[in-house]
Amino acid sequence: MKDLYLFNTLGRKIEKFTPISENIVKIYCCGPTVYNYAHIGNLRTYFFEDILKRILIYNGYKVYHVVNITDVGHLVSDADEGEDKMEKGAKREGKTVWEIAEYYTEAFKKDLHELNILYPDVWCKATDNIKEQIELIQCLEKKGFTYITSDGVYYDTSKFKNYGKLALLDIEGLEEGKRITFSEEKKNKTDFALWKFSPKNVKRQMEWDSPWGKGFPGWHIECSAMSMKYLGETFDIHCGGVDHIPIHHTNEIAQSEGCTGKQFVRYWLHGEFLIQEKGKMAKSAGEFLTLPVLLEKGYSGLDYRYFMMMTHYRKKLKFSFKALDSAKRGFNNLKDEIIKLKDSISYSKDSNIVINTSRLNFWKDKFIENINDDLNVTGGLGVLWDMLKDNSLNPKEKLSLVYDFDNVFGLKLKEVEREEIPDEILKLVEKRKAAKLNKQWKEADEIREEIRKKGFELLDHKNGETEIKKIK
RNA sequence: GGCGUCGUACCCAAGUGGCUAAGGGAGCAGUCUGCAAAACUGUUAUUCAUCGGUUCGAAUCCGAUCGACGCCUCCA
Repeated sequence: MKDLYLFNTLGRKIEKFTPISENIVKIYCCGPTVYNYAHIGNLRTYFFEDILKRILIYNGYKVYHVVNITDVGHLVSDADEGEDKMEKGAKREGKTVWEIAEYYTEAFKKDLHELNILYPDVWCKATDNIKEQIELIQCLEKKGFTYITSDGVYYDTSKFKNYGKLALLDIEGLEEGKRITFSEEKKNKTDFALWKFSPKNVKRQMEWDSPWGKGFPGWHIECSAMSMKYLGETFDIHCGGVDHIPIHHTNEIAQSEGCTGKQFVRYWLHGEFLIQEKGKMAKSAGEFLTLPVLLEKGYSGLDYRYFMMMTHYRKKLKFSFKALDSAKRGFNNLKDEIIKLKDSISYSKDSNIVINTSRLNFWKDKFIENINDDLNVTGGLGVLWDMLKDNSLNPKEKLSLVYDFDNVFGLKLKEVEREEIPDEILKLVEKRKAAKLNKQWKEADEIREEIRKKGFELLDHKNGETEIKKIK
């Protein structure tokens, strides 16, 4: 087994990866809040996690992967009178919060499917694990980390040693309430709610009984409770978007380690944002691009996947249609290349082309060297293209490497096939052939144009044969 | 105000102390062709935001400047 190196946010350096148990890697990834569609920026994070998972598998590990579904609405702010994203979404669409959660969960799973992202072993919903969350809060209460205010149970962050070590927080420098006013009852500016009381006189659609009164769990407790429930008190990898570093993950550490007294997570990995001209793509800003919109515009999920492979997960990626088009072009060229390889193997009279293992290993080593260096798929993609241009390899060898690398890329390269040409088009091709033989160039060109309008392109080759390709 | 990140060709980008600065897209030239497209061949950064410093040697390390961005509110 080759060494795998990952950038650990905890400590901010690249470290050699070693799992707790020899062959199984336990991963928890923060999932979506299902009050709306995921936008293409959200999806970039799940793509990065998919690449991580595929690289672990490529390296011979078994992966046990848990993703949560946040179906409890989190308040817009502490001071807010109780409207939350889920309830807001429900109101907007005239449905119950439960229906909203169900609908957007399915939409999310569909997006992942389009992107060929492997599903986790466990999907866990916050609302299915209220009991575990309450128990965790009780544990923290017993150990003296909590206090109660008029609106909820809070975590006293001054009681937790090294609070903020993940984010390198300079607590003194934080400007509390820079953009929003906070509860005055909080003891420290970094304190956060573990349990929120239902507002008086307001009937929430989602609320539960607890030892502290009717209400709902705080913003961060679900991830601590569920990750430990499914993966144990200490597990290997926890991932999410970079925005989670300073608050969400910082608080998860405080909650979990406060209760167990043990290290919560060994490797923290964070994916950078997809940005657009003006900055990050944000759901709260209203306008955002979703995968279904890209599909409508004629891009496939895999086109977008290839686009995301153009850069490293820890770098911001600027989205533009121009960039997406060039990725799509590149991806199409790659698929054409594969079709040519398949053709040349099936047309070859020599049915026993030998695969030379040492040549294969040369390229496999190059590939793994890239991807094992903190998930450098972009470099891996470069290796793929270089390999395809290596004339010392025969088509069988190339194709076997393509399939091998695709275990990491996830571009479904094995399924790439030449499109079926409809009879209607074949007839036109015959007609044009006849015209060409009679040197009726004008007519031949007209037929070619007609075929083009029907979505197919004709390419006349030197040997007199005509290739028909679907226009992508 | 504090903290953090980034700046490599026309675009997307790999490379983070030492062979000719990967790869993809796009462009250009040639071969081929009834024409076109495709294909093939060649080609497009003496230079890595700028200016200094460290070093035998820097895109890579250090400092300053300029520019872009993220976080300090829930957020991928």
